[in-house]
Amino acid sequence: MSNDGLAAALQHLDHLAAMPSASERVAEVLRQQIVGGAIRSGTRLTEETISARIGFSRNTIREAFGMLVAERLAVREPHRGVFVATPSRGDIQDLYATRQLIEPAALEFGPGCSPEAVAQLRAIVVAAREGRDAGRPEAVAEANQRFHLAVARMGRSVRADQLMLGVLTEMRLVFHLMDDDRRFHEPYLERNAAIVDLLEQDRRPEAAAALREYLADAERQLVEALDTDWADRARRS
Amino acid sequence: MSNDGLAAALQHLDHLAAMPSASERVAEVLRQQIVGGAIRSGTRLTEETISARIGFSRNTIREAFGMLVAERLAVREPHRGVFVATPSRGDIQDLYATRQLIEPAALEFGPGCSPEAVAQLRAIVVAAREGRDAGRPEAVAEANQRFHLAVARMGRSVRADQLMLGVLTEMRLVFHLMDDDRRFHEPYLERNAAIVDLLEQDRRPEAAAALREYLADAERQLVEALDTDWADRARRS
DNA sequence: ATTGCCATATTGTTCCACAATCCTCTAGTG
DNA sequence: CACTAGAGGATTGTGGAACAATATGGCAAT
Repeated sequence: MSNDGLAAALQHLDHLAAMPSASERVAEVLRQQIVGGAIRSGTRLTEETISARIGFSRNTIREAFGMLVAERLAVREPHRGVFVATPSRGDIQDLYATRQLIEPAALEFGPGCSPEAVAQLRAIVVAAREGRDAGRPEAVAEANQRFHLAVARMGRSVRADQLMLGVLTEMRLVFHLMDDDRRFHEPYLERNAAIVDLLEQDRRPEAAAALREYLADAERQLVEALDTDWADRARRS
Repeated sequence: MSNDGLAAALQHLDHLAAMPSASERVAEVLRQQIVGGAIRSGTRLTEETISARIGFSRNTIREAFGMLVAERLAVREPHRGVFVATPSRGDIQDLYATRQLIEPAALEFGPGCSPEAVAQLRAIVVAAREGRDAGRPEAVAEANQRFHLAVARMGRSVRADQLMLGVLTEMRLVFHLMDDDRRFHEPYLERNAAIVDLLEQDRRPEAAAALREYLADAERQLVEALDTDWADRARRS
């Protein structure tokens, strides 16, 4: 207790040296494959197969599966296995209900809505525009995710942040369900910009209201797009 | 596809027959002991000890530990073990930041704020008053938890609900930190009642504002109480 | 087409082993 | 006396094998 400073410094080194456990590394690999689209929704993840493929024991794989299930990226069906989650319409509605609850509240009442935070939002919008003009829709999507995460962070609650991170990660799964997910975010770029405009004028309630409409429109468009996709798929089979 | 009704009914039976896995049962036992105060904050949970005590293998215990850690009821220190969480001041502030973000938003904008939902809140307040008048502060605390969970449910988001359930569970850990946690909730009972009054008059913005003040006061009182507790404990040692 | 049954595969769980890491205690050193 | 170094013991992290419980799919019988 004599010198907290040294302890803090060592803690820092600790953090640098912190090697994630095997199960966390396995979970991270699978996570990337899932949200990156390399493993499609509905795919069965067999313990032995994964174990053989990436060289960790079944025990470790099971632990990793547990994490993915806890994050809702996968679903466990008892005695059947774990499958990459396929978000249902209900899931999408719930995801947007969560966002409707948290994001506008963070905008309007979040204690972290500082000028620096607004400037960061502005920077993200600028980056998104560059991505759009450069013909890189992936950059636009990524910027959009960063934007909404930054909005949530204005609530200054790590627990809510974590929830929002999980929600936005699940959203990536949703986008992979669509036949054409590349240009989905483009129309919303300028609406993000409008929200930043309002924030720069300290009109937080209006910004929150704009975000609420934004989210409702996005949900509508997403559900409609997926309905036609689902109809197509049903017709094909 | 000929009869969804039957399928739904079978799904229901499935659910009734669903026996939780061993690790979930172990986690549930430990959860109850922790939030009930039988295992105090900071206690080390040794894999072998627990394994021997409740008769499941170390592997299963480890899985259960993972769940508790994911719920923040326990903390894992690599190569040292898992310990029952002891919420810090930062944790308390974060818990209340989360509540400030979600609960008032659910009150003001939640699509689940139906007359029935308000009536349920009213019933909870009545039950809390009975508990208070019967000299059962535990009943008051439990009703208070139910109240705020019901508020959150107005957001109609199972993901946010789950977060709030976790937050309220963590709050129980916080209360166990106090020397006197029995009568903490009593002063807030009538403020809950006032919020229900406003809701019954469809004055949702005012109800949300009242809840925001409520939460800020509760946080202040809690941090102060714990500060003196911490000071006492430091002085004693 | 539906039912009943059996073979097979996968999961859920246990048990054991062992390396890696942390804690404690002792002995030595200045 | 304070402090460092290191040995010893305990616990976790991970691997691997085994087995029971359960789901799947095919085949036969009605």
